[in-house]
Amino acid sequence: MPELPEVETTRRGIQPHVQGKTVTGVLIRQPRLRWLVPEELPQLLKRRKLKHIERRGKYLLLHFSNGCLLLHLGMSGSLRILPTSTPAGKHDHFDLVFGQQCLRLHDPRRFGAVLWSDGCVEQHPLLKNLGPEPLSDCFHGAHLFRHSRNRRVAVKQFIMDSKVVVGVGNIYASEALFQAGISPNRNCGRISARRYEKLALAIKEILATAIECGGTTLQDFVQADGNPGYFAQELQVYGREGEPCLVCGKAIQRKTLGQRSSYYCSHCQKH
DNA sequence: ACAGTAACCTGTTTGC
DNA sequence: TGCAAACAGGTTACTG
Repeated sequence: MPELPEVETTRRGIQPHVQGKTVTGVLIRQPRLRWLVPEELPQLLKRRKLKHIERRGKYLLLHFSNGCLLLHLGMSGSLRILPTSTPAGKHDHFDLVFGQQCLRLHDPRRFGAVLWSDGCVEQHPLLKNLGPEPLSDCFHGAHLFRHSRNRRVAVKQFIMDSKVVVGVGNIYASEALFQAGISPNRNCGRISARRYEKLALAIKEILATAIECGGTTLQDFVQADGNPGYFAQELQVYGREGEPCLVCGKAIQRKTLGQRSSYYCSHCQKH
């Protein structure tokens, strides 16, 4: 589910409700997520004030005076602000309680993560090798060009590699390649600097627009208030196999690349 | 260093 | 209707 726009939408949705608030309780109903949820979290967090929430790639970093709570939503996770009295459903695995309100993690597939980092969170093993933020100034075409030399994977897999750039998942990778007119299957090491410039701009534009729309809801993504995101209606190729290209009318193709479905228009996207 | 695959889970859709 | 297979937004860990 959540790529960068969905995680950023979540951050913006929850931050006003919990920033500056003090944790009154921590509930771990299911510790077996992608990694085991640390059982000492209640002792670590109780009576601590949440300073602020930062996003790094698809990770949410909840900063406290004694360290940082790291959250990841995996494929099917979502976070909501709910009255603490709301009965927990089957897949509601974790609650951070702030008095009458709580932050609740719902994640049917349990690919998400809840971890603790004391010390410098940027040096955490899961964060320290991440590439630049796509919406920052240090992400540009020259960066993609430089990192793609001497590599030969398909460009779609290349831009989904979090060591290259963070936050570009399966939906927005297809969308950005369509907008840039590049075939997803194209060898990343053989793409010109000029085309990478266009691709970097497409990535920035699509992610920014998706954030404005509150993310993409395909099945179960919800914002912190329970509403869906509305970028799904903007999708040009993702999930549209067999339907006409909105630019040229040719049928959208689907092809599996690196175990993931890629959608593209073979007329508009050049090899 | 790079590329490819399996693995972690559950739920829904598709096909026979 | 029933059951199995395919598929789903992510990422690490392992192999060669």
